[in-house]
Amino acid sequence: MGNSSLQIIADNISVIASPTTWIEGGAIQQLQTTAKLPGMRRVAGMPDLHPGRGYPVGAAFFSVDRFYPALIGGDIGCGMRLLKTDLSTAKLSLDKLVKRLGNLDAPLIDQSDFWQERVNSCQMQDTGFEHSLGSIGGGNHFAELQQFDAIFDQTLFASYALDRKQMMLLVHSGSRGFGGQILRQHIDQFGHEGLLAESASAAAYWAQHARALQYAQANRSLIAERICANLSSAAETVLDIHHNFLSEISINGEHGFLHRKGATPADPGLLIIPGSRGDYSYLVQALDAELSCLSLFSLAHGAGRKWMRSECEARLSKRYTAAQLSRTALDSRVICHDKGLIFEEAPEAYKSIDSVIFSLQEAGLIHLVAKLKPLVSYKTSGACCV
DNA sequence: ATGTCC
Repeated sequence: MGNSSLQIIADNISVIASPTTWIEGGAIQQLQTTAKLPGMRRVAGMPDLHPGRGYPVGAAFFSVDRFYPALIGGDIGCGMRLLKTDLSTAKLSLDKLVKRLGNLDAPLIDQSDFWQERVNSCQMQDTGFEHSLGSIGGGNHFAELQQFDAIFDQTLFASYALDRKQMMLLVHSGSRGFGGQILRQHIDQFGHEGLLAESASAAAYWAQHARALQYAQANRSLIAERICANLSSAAETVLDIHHNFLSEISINGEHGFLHRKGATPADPGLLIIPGSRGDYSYLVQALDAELSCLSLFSLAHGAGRKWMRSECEARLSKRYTAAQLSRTALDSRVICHDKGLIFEEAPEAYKSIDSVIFSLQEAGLIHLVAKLKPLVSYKTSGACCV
């Protein structure tokens, strides 16, 4: 009964992390600050917890009477989409794969009549952000081709119709500028006070939030379609799951609002928790644990940052050139022609995914299905250098 | 994170 991965910080603050998982003090501080917001009942840090802009990332927050759009952040609907391609990993050339991937940065809507029709079919004209649909964005967003490295539960693996030799595609993106605009307009009007659940402004936020979730999912879908077209591959979607979103929930008979910011919902079915570009990704199932109330029915959404973006280049540029960082310890390729970003997203800047997965496992929150290894991680072909 | 804040 692994409760050494359950840290009780206060009676309403818990963190799921083994003693060996790196949790920055500033993140705990942000968790404590957030726990004091009016109506806040419970906050839970995941093992990938790290400091964010004002509020922590890798956490879930349960409030009553009111909710806080700022806790969801600007990238409303950010999440993971995993697909199985029809490409075999048996005899693959990474060079060829990189070449075939091509450039995914330009607005998809401008690529051809076909793509314009595909983008239009998402019915996002009214958002004013149609031109961002089908491109990945910046920060920690990526698209990654992966291959299975280990299967932990053959029966479950087979039950999801997965094939050990099939190349997988993981897309991590969100609502881009559209969600950012929603948050910005909200903050301009209401600041950080949150919205009373019954108010008209709360209803307006719910409508915008729902639209941003649709946009984010459409974006991941188009990115995947674009990549598969470049690779001449068919693809089948295995999962598409948001990790930044608001939902209504009752906990211990009390109705309220569950904010997830970088927290994967511990729902039934297959889930993916990816490591950094130089690390593995884990396919897992959530376990229906007694602890679920303390973890707010959530899991980690990735490895979690260890270093601030602003310190990465200074810490790494003495050890590595940008060109060296375009290969990883797992022999995968990194397509990131943005010198700042290639340092910011270096594997060294992230926690070890094994420590995150171990924490969730020891807390009894997950069951492992399989492990994937990166082949090609795509960030951006644009910008400069390398 | 971001057609990247003034």
